[in-house]
Amino acid sequence: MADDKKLTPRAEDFATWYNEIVQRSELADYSPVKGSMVIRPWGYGIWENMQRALDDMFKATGHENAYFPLLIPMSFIEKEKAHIEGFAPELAVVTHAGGKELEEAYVIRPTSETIIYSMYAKWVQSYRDLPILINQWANVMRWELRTRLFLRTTEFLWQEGHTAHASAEEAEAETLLILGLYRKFMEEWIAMPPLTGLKSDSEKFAGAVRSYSCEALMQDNKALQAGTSHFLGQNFAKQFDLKFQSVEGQEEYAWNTSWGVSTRLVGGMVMSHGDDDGLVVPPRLAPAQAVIVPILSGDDSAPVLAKTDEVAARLRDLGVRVRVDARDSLSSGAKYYEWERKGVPYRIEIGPKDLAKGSLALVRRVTPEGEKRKAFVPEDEAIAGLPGRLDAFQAELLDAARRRRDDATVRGVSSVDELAEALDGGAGFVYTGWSGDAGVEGTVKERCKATIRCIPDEEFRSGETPAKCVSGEGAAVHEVVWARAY
RNA sequence: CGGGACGUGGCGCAGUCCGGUAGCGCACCUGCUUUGGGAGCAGGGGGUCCCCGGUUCGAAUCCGGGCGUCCCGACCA
Repeated sequence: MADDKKLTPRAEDFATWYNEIVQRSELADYSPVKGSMVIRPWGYGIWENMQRALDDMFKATGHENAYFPLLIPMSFIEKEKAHIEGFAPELAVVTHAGGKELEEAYVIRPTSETIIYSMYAKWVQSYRDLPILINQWANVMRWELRTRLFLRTTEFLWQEGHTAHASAEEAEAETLLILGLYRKFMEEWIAMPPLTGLKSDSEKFAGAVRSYSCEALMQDNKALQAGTSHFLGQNFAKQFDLKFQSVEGQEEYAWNTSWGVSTRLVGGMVMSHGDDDGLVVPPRLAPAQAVIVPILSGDDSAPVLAKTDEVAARLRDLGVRVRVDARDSLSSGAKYYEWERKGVPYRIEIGPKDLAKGSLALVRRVTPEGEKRKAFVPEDEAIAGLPGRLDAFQAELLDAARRRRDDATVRGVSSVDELAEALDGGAGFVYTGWSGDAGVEGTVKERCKATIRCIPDEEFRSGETPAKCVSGEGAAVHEVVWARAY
């Protein structure tokens, strides 16, 4: 008899564990469309909370939302040389519509730089029209050869910010502002502390001058590129004639940035915090932060249900997102397992014994070190204290993730042999010197299956910059971080 | 796109080698008893065996061709 109640443990097969958790915690399901998934209410609720937090951050820094078309004329995509080279293999193209073949094919957007900057060109005449700080929430499509739920799907949801500025300095500052904002969001909301830094030329966005990224480390010690912010220079402005007249009366091309995070973040959350019992959703992202399970006992369940509703209402007044699970078709134990698998941060049990004692049973999704799983807390204290407990849980998840990342980090590696050994030994992020030669990246990738995740920002660098390139040839120009990646 | 595995009620699987009325566990429905860590008993419903074609009196099973999913790789803002 197959025991399908337990998940495949992470240590046994991380990829299988991930697929099971996504489906069995009802985040998403496979759809009839190859490579595309259905995001179910529990997963979409998490995404909505992510959206809300990010959107607030964008608005607070002067950005506005707008919406541009799904379809982009093929000729637009072809204008920027590096851009088309980067995206051509993964484009889905609409060639027929209205029963006829189209004169010019449309591309289903893989990203919207081209159509957005073509519009900015219409809207900008003067430096007084700048900056333009627009974001859009949208779906995009990239025909990837191999897809994975949330991490790489043919169609995915994201936000893409596109800005235009009068100077390179201002655009660069915008790029870094957003990078920092992404980092803050990942830390404070997903409890997923990323490294930030600059992408090497071979890893940067097709069409960018410089790409910055947030790189998070998953529990299997593989890196996940969780967000990117690109300084586009004048590459797109020149192709789309995005010009303005400066204070001095000169005609100049605008400077652009673009930046995005996607539903991939949900996958990052899963692989940052999930355990062998299921998902663990950080309280700030959880569609339900607490679930109340009334313990029903035949005859007199009415007082228990009344107390359940009362406690739920009091918690909602405190701003806690509460769900009540009063289904009588399942035993309490079955409900516990279900909500644990879905990662609800706190469970509250209310039964006849609690009514008698005036207490509630609190169970945290992850029991703190050295504590009993169930805490019987006087009712008023339990209710008033729950927001604080949720905050503490959120903070502990971040601490644990940061510790895990730092424990898996190896610094001062000085040869490719040593790099391979570290990675084979289970290291996550490995720091070495790098000459800046793209050939070294190719060699290491072949040998170690790892890539340069980024040239880390100053605070992540080692105290002492390595003197030599990891290849053994040439001086190090940068310290870089290597990892096997998703 | 290369290598490997798989495709049988909603889910997990057996049956395939060796062709002969499609099975098991879970889930689901009804009733009763239950309910503080995956409830019990009784009764019941549900399957073009991924698709197309071939062989055969007869195909889940054999043969050919597709399609899909997963894993590894290549590719990948």
